[in-house]
Amino acid sequence: MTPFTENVIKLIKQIPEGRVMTYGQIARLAGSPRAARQVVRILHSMSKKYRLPWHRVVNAEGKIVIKDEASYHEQILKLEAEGVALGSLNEVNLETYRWLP
DNA sequence: AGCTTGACTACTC
DNA sequence: AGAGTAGCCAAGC
Repeated sequence: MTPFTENVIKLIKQIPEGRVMTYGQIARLAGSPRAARQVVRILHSMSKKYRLPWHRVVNAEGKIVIKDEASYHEQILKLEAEGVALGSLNEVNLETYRWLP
């Protein structure tokens, strides 16, 4: 476990309902601006143990780039359930929903 | 101990 | 504008 990992987990747990963050943003705040991919990996693997709101994390465009379709749709449903309006292409308006700590 | 792998990003064709 | 590519760094094997 690295400090970076802990920071990532902390940040993600702090995301309130109805808001989202980008992978890059989390990586930057966690101390490694270029570690977006690790954020993803950590988020995904740790969500099982720590129950992290992984669905509130999207890519830099506000879209969901996830590979697994099941999880992809699950994320969309959860976001909508929290009041996040998705575009016709299932994209989030970051100007509106991006959460700044 | 070393190599592969990404729920990404930014830059270039 | 859309597609290809290289860089990134920790986790998993």
